[in-house]
Amino acid sequence: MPASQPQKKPSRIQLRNRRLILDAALDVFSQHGFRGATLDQIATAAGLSKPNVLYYFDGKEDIHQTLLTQLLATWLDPMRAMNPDGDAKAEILAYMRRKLAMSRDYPRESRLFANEILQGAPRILDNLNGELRDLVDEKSAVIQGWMDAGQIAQVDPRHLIFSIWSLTQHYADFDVQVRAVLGGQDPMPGAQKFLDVLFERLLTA
Amino acid sequence: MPASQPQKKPSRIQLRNRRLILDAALDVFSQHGFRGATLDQIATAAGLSKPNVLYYFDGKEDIHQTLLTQLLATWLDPMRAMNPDGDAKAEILAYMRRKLAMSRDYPRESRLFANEILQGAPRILDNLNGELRDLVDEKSAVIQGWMDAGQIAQVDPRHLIFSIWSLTQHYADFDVQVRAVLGGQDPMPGAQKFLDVLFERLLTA
DNA sequence: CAAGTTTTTTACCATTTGGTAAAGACACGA
DNA sequence: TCGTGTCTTTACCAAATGGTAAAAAACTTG
Repeated sequence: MPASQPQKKPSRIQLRNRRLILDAALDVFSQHGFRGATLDQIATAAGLSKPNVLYYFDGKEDIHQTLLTQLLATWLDPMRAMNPDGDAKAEILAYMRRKLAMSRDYPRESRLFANEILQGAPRILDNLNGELRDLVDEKSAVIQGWMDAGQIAQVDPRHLIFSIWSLTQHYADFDVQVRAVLGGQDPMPGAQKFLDVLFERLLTA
Repeated sequence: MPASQPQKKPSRIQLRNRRLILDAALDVFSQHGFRGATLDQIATAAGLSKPNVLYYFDGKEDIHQTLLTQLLATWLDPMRAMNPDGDAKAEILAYMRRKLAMSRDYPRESRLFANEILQGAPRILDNLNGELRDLVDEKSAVIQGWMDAGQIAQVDPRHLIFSIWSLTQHYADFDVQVRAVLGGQDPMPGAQKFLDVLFERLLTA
């Protein structure tokens, strides 16, 4: 009996169906939020029956938690990858580009996260107050060091980080609006160029 | 029989209760999205019984639509207020400041809007493709004019507008996260200063 | 204050939703 | 091929949810 019980070796079927379910759930949760999503929607999207979905997960909450945990495991990687010993401007620009690439390649994950935050982050508040805050503190110190060394212009490091988050995630979270304004054309090339210029100018002392 | 039927004069009670309901609904919808919100929640938050709420509105959809319509009526005002004959940098900075003030003073409205967009904007797509796009087109032309006249540095006007939206709304929509990172202190003073610097540098030729 | 109107409550109802029990179908190694 | 464990389906259920009908209460106005 699976359903998230730790087992020796997940079978091929288990692997496939758990992946199908999580993929379908990512669609549904990222579009409707936790409370707006239904198990029936997820099951249908996964091509399985509802009881069959519940054979693989302990419930709606379990599916959502699994997605969120998976996401949090990698969500901060682009920030962690900033190298304190690297060139300040290059490091920050590279971080921004990685975040923008994530918005392009994983928009559903971005929206899942956005939904969770919008709803007050009930399931990841500890994470925000712990891991996230610590990491931002650490990287803010690094950035402040770069500024004090005169490598880049002075700005509040934390708000600088907020600006990277908001500017890049906007292209995933507000995709419909962006495309409406641009008349359906691909926003990414323009976004890439614009954000390069923006941070270049912002950070040039 | 009220319930959104056009009438001569809404009574004092009607005025009060419709306002109570809309205020409560704004709380609930902005936190849970349309599908995640329940009439019971709204009724309880408004201090009324569920049937009583349905005496004043034709249903959940009606309440939501009313809120959205009210919001859209003023949402774009800060952008409309940009004066083509004014000083370019001052006009854009003022627009940004008005948007930031809206995030500070009306965070629930911002989140209601964010929820709607995140969910694919099912109820306001026409508005995005019509009114919004037209207005952005118009203002983009104005901004492009300013750039061509050498008043401000060259950037893509539409992405410039996106950047104003994302940077300011972030402080409303991602408030929990921002406060977690800042350790609970008020984000707005720092945000104000940071965004002033950012757009100053971005627009300086 | 009485008649008529507006507002609120009580008592429902049908549908949806998250979830369960148990029987069947299936896969696979001995 | 048989049996054992894995997977899927069928048939449910209780609670929640959006909504209604109609009576009761409250308010307004002549």
